[in-house]
Amino acid sequence: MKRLTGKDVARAAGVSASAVSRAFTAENRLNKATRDHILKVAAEMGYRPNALARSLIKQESDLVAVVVGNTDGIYDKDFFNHLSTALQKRGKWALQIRSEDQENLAETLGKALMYPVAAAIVRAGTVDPQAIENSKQMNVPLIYTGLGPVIKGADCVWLNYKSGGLLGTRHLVRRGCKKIAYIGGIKGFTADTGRRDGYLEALQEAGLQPHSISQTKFDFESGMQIALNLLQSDNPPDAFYCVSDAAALGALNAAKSLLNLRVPEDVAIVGSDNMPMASWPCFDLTAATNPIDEIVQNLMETLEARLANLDQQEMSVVVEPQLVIRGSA
Amino acid sequence: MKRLTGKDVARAAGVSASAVSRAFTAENRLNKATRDHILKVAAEMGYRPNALARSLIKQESDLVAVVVGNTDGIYDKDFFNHLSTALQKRGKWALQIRSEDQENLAETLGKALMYPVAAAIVRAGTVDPQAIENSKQMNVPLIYTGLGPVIKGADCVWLNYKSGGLLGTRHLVRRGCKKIAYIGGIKGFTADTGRRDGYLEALQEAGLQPHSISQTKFDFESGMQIALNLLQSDNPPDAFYCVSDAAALGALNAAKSLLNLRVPEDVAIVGSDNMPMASWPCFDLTAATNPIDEIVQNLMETLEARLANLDQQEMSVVVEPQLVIRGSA
DNA sequence: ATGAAAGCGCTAACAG
DNA sequence: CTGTTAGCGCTTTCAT
Repeated sequence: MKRLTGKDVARAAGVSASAVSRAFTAENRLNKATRDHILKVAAEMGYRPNALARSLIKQESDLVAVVVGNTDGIYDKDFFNHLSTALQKRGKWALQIRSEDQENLAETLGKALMYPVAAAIVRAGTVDPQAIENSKQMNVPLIYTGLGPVIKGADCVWLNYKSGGLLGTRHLVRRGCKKIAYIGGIKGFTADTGRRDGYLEALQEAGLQPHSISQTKFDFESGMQIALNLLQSDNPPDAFYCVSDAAALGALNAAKSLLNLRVPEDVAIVGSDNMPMASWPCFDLTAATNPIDEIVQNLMETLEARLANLDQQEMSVVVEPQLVIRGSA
Repeated sequence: MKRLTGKDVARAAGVSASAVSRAFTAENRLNKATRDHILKVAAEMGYRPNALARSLIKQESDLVAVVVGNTDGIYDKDFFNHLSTALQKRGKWALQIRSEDQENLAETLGKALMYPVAAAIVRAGTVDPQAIENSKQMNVPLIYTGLGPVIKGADCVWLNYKSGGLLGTRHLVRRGCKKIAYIGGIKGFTADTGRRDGYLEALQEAGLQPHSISQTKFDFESGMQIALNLLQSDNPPDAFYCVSDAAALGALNAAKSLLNLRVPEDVAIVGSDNMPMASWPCFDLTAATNPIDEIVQNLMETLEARLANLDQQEMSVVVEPQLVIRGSA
């Protein structure tokens, strides 16, 4: 991995190494003529300062760890793409760190923290105190987002899940649904508990009993399977409120494609997330939003505020979902 | 960004800095007792060697640049997730680099190459010679994949696009379709030209004329719009061969949901990619595969071969698509 | 305005 | 087996 160094350029340009360095850093002034000359020579040689060495001496880094936890749905992929793009627009580079299962998350994050990242943005269903401890020790600010709860010791940007559950379920109640089933997510994930709380509260407001509460991995397949079972049971629901769009689309497929039911007449369906796909004509899904742009925007603001002042108090931003009403409910 | 150093640990453990270093590198032997002691102290303090400093001296890096070009469809998101995971399993870290438009790709890659990455994996529709030149200068091996053509000066892992076009179109011909339209991608992308070539050749074999050739951004919306226009025209096609699953699902929506046509009776539809979504009951899409696992596997093998021997000849792997027949054609 | 020299955190060669 | 020393590529005083 032989790589051109500043020294090589210095030699070629007939200047000192420090001159080359100064040519590449705005702060230190340099005679315009020499700077231009150095930059020209450097460009010809294809030289670029080594970000690692620079980082080492400046004690700062443009790297941001983006930690993908135990959540890998369609929504999440979209989310991380937006996040990477937003980081890059702000001069940061996203170092992707993935952990299949929750147990490994702290360990994986630990390994990744060998790189001197400016911060770590973590999206995971539950939060490992060890991970927080690790990054504390490394002085890496941690920002949690997405499925997790509000954390002591880390900044958070999260969705008001309960509000989504309330909005979605109240809408089904208003439609006149009486037997509303909850298709939930992974146990312990705030995205699940929050939305379920909203669901339960909305039912209570209306004096209704929950029809049933089930669990998925937030995904299409399990959403479809559960809906199929429930709809074929002795006491089928007349509506589903679903913890994710993916699960809702699964339920929609079970109802329309597999059982030839009419949606929303026979069974009404509300999802959560409002992914672009929700608006496709074949789905036309009513859903509570989980607005990626807004969340990413808040993450960027939180990140910048945190980097500007490492010692300030923990920040917590809550994004409010909205209900987008379409044909499915 | 004050961070614990090996020196701090050395002081605390009453040993030298090199002892600490040796404790963290398997190669250099160390008395088991001292090693254990050092590791214990380090763990208590939460110390981790700085990967940047290590990289600087070892002249090698665990970073791999993953360059996301002007392609951001559902398939691509999936692809990059698999790629990051595969890299991490092999002890590499994916540094995400995104470029909205093709023009910026070389420039963005250039900036990212300030980080001493072991290699760069690029997935883009077209290839900028400047990007190749840049990475050559930085001695960073470049591996192209996906939409691009086979490149001089870089390793490639790509799909046999033409074969996909042949398989898909021949299948429509066998079904008895006579007016087969091609819904294509972005002009100049090999994913488009290759599949179109296959489409044209299959038609020629059958003595048929192309019904029409149109362009999308490989996406759902433009696929839907184009299909809608064609199906409402004076001379509607009886089949679509589509450059991507996303475009095919758009066409499917236009036919079934918007125009109430029967698929495949009124119009048959074949996609390309075979994303998981293609098998959803509401779609049941016949598609030529673009097998992520196989491509990523080949990328990993190419990467490892390249890193093992930087000077060996360019490698090129071609993955063959298969036709998965479902209900849509 | 520019060069020389020190040092960021680490590892590898060299002593002992 | 372990400590001392040098140096990776860069930026930043401190001189000039």
